[in-house]
Amino acid sequence: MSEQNPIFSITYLMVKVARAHRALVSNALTDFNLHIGQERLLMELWYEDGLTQTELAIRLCIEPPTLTKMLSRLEKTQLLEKRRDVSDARVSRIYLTDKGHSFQKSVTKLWFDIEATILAELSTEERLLYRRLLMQIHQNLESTKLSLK
Amino acid sequence: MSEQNPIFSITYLMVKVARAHRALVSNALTDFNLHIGQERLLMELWYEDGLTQTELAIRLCIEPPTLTKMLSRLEKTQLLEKRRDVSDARVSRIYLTDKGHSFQKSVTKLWFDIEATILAELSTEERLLYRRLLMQIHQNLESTKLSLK
DNA sequence: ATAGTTTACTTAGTCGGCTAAATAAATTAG
DNA sequence: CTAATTTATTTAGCCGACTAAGTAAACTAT
Repeated sequence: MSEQNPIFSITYLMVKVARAHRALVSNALTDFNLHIGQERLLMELWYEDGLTQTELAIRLCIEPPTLTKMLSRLEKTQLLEKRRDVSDARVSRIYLTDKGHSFQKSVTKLWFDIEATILAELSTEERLLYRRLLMQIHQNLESTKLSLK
Repeated sequence: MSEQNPIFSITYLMVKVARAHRALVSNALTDFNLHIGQERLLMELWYEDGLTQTELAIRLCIEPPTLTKMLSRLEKTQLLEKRRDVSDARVSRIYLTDKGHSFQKSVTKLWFDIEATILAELSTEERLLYRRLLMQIHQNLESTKLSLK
């Protein structure tokens, strides 16, 4: 009975968990004057600096116009800067400023602290299992995305 | 090594999965002229009609101002209507219109079709396990939310 | 060599999401 | 019984997210 109701479905629960996690991160990021979503952009640049906007949008799974806005705001707060690519004037590459680099340690710690909190009481096996399930679901999502093109 | 990098963390993967799911639902909802997020609001009303805004906001885990905007848009497209509570003039209750009710079957089918797609290749045991893990994580999130108050 | 096409990004406008502050009705306290 | 407080919702303003449409640079093909 309750299984046929969408509000008791697995994906509805998944959405609720994602939303609650998002709210927790969002709240914690206020200490850094960062807005939710910006931390993911920074994380990608901490991993690889100087990406083009197209590459960044692909890695973040966001559309180019979304990135344009985010970048202009992060540029205004001096966390990063745009530079035209030398060999292709259409391309702009994104580089972290010193300020942008300086947040890496503390924001990374924050991220893993929250991860530890919400995965508390899950055993090592359960965490591995959770990751494996997420990876399978992610693959299904990617392949259906391609099949819809 | 890679484990200390946030972009390879479990929660980063979780966020990516949630985002991909959201994009899939969002795309499918365009057939109904519905915007992502509105389907959850409708689902709650299909389950229980005539809720107050406060109660709806709690069930959706959104803030009252967010709900106000969503409601005024859904009211404009005639999917629901607001009525003042008879015993308390501060309270407004939300009721589905016939049009609002009429979407239930097709949107529910859509929701479960997408769920089936993304959970494809997961066995029954794995689905149960995934639900159990999500419930544990959700409980952790709820309790940390309370402890932060 | 130039016209047409593709690629990279931006602009405009909409919606869900949030916080801070305002409004208005109900409740409580002195 | 009135003043202070609490509760329910709205308004204003910001940000992430999207689509549609625009601009500009590079590439391709005749």
